[in-house]
Amino acid sequence: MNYKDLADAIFPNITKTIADYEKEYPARNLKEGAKVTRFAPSPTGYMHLGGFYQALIDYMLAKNSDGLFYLRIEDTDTKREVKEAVDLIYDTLNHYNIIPNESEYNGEIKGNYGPYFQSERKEIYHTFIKHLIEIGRAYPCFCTKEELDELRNHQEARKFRTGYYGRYAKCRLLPIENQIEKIKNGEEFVIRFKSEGNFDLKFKTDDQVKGTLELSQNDEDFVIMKSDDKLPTYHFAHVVDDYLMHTTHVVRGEEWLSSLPKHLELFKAFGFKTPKYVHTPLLIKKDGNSVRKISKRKDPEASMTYYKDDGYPALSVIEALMTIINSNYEEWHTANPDKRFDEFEYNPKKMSSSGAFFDLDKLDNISKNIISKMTKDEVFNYLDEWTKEYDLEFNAIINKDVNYTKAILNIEREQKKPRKDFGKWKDVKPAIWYMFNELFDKTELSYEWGKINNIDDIKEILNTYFNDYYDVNDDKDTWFNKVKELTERLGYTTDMKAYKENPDNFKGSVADVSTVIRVAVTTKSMTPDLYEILKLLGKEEILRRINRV
RNA sequence: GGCCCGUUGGUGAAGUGGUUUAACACACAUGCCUUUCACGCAUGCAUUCAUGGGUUCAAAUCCCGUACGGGUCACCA
Repeated sequence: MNYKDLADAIFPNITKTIADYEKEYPARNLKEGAKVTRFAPSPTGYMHLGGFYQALIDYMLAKNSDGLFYLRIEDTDTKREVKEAVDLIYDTLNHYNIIPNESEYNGEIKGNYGPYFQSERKEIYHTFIKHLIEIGRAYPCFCTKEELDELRNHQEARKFRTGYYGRYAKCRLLPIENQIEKIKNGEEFVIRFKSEGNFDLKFKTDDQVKGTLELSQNDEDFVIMKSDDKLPTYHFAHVVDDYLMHTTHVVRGEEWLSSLPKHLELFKAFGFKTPKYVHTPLLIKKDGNSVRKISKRKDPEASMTYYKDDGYPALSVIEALMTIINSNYEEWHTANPDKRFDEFEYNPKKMSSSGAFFDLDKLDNISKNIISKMTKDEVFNYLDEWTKEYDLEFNAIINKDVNYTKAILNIEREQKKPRKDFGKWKDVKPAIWYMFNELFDKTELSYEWGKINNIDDIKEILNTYFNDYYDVNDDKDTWFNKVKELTERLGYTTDMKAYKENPDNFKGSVADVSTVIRVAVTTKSMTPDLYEILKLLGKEEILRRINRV
């Protein structure tokens, strides 16, 4: 009885060899230096900001080098799997236009290196495991959960390092005959890797972000195949898939750093070349006095749906992430305003190696700049799209008279220094609702009067202004001159300097008079340009609103 | 607890031995501009790079210790 017999007893139906798969998935035909990356989420029903951030890095690495990036669904944990999770992953990538070159969705396969679902690659993994057993580098383990718990307790009590290694790895000592017999008897087992490492020995390895690392060798006989569904663990699937799919750069969170020695030993046992690793810092968040990993339970902004729900343009989120990914992105962007974000050359070495805060203030600022540069048509289209999904009532209103809506959106837009008042589509309605009669009439109005808040003064200003001065056809200068005339006639001042120096000497200023008109028409003391608003509203509607006051 | 990683302002950070009296951006504050708000402009905001020691003519930058924070120690990824 030898390892070969053991391998056949465990995998009687596996007849393919590693060489067969190597033939099936030959080296990719890409130009020198092209990077192959992958986004490999596990479908647990949630698209985390941290996951998307890694996908972005994958995308950038591939794009920068004329390589490619693919999507691989790591669904080896059947217990945690959520059905709609894959849809969510696709929807998110589509929304941000981060489209994998290879993927598999609804049975449709794009690319020649699939399947792209790990659950569909079982036979491949078994072939590779069989090989490991044949060369004596893997073995079945029959330890029960209870035995393992006991082992851990024993180790903890003695303050030993926990784990299945060295003299604690008792199943590796089992004679092959016994192993085969137990398997024939149908006993439950997992397959463990047989480590040859020594924990007391250190080795050096390079990480693209962290630089040179000094780590202890792995000496754990970790599980590579689970007992119930015979699916591989992450450690094993990672090595096999990234080998066969010819991944050149593995981008993943730094929580993986501690299992790197396992992966490296596995690559070595197979004699495969290891990919380069890009271990990215965690996205963290300040919580009171402490700092912690951004969490999907506590932080709504950890979910990618948060940004879509609030209506942040996709590019805003991407650029905010880019500033974290490489902080020189912003500088580059101001120097190259016309270039697409993916023309930027991402450099893992320039990435901060400590955890990064994703700053929502920064996102807002970036987003306001992006929206301010859009044309009225672009703004309208985005708003139309967003309201269609999140505010149907408002969607109907803005579509009633598209040109009118666009005119509103165009106030102080399409000029050298446009307004920057929307960071997200959700901000639009609260900012311009009063421009729509439907909304104005059904809203309970509260007028934000300023310095002039006496009803008689207000009436005097409004009546005089609209009876004697206002004309829709006036141009802006004429319009404002009339406001000034009105101001002087009623005993207020147009001398803003003098007024500011000593406001108590005056009844009010042209600013206060303007405020009365502004508030009477919109109820708000802060609005965009009043001249434009009046013009858009039209005389009839203005008078109707004045009468309501 | 073991092992690993990290620590520059409110935030993202630049910086890898000497034009650093620490860049740039966000946030914040003040002022200017201005019919409001926003925009724009100007100014301010770390005398100091967690901390102690060492190397050096010279350290945020190199070395050692300490503290603090994080990650990881599953048949989860």
